[in-house]
Amino acid sequence: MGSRRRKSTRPGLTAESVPAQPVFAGLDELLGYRLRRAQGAVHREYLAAQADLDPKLTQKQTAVMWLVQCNPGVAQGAISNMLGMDAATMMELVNRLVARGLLLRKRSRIDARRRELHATAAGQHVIDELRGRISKHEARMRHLFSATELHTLEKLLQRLQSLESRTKRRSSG
Amino acid sequence: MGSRRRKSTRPGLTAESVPAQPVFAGLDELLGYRLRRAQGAVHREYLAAQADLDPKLTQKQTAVMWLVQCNPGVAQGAISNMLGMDAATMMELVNRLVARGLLLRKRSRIDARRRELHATAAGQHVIDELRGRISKHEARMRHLFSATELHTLEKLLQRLQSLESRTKRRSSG
DNA sequence: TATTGTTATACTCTATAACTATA
DNA sequence: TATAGTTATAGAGTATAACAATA
Repeated sequence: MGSRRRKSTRPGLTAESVPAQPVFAGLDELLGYRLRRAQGAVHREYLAAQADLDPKLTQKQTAVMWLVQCNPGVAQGAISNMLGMDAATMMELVNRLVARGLLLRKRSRIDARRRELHATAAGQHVIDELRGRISKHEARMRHLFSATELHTLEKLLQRLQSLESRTKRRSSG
Repeated sequence: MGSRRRKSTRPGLTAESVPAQPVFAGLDELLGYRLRRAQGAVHREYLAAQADLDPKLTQKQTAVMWLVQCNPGVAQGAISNMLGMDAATMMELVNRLVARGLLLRKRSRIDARRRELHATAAGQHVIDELRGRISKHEARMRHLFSATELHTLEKLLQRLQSLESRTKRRSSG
């Protein structure tokens, strides 16, 4: 970046040892690629923000815990609908959170097909602690943009998500 | 969507059978959440665009095949650097592509530590076929935006990705 | 000693199909 | 019959640590 020299001066590498400086050849101009890289970077930043916590949660696990805490007794299927997840994927995820003692699964007394989800005391504690981390994490991202840019970004991301809502089922969130 | 009625009229559900209409409670205002949902939607759209193809590739596998095709003999480590991937993750991914007969791994004659990656004939064919799908997939996304919005979106995604470049190593793409 | 790649291990996410229980 | 959840199975991405081969 910025050097005008033509001669290759990378340490340990002679000109003949490398076919050429590898190129992206347009890959980095694809929206899908850019989006994936951004998402990866943000997720890693999110995980790093919890480095010192013991029960760490991924973005997805956090979303589930968040929704259960705000909707105690919510049906498992309602969560997977809200988050656009497959029922089997949701099952796996909840199984892990139950195994870790963060969630409880109870049979509904009104409709026995349903499983109500509740956060355990430990689960409550985790999500409460996480809220602070999330605030700071969000702030770090938001500081990269002006208010106008932020508004635009949110609008555009929502529009990208709508790609899916067209061919598949409706899910507002 | 659009109904002004207050009475719950959802089929099969009485008012008492549901604690309340589940709410996002701010989750859907988080940038991290919006980004993840957008990325998931776009990736599913990408996979759907290959539904009729036999060797299907994920976004990540596509990125690797793309780079190898454009940089024949590129070192495995160079690819993982360009894509911001862990070496072990890259190893796994390449193993699968080799097993599927799409990539070849050859020891470099110049530096025996290196493994040069080459696309097989089958691999060439797959990525050639995929380019058309990618073009259409990209077009479907780009049609959601104006030229100005597109430019902004790309800029903002790149800025989000830079969150990572700060704490970790530099990777231009 | 530093670099490149490899293996083992562990956890997570995604999805399809077939299935059970209940309404 | 339709809905909610479950299980088995398969494939894929992520990362850490320990290690081998080579420079």
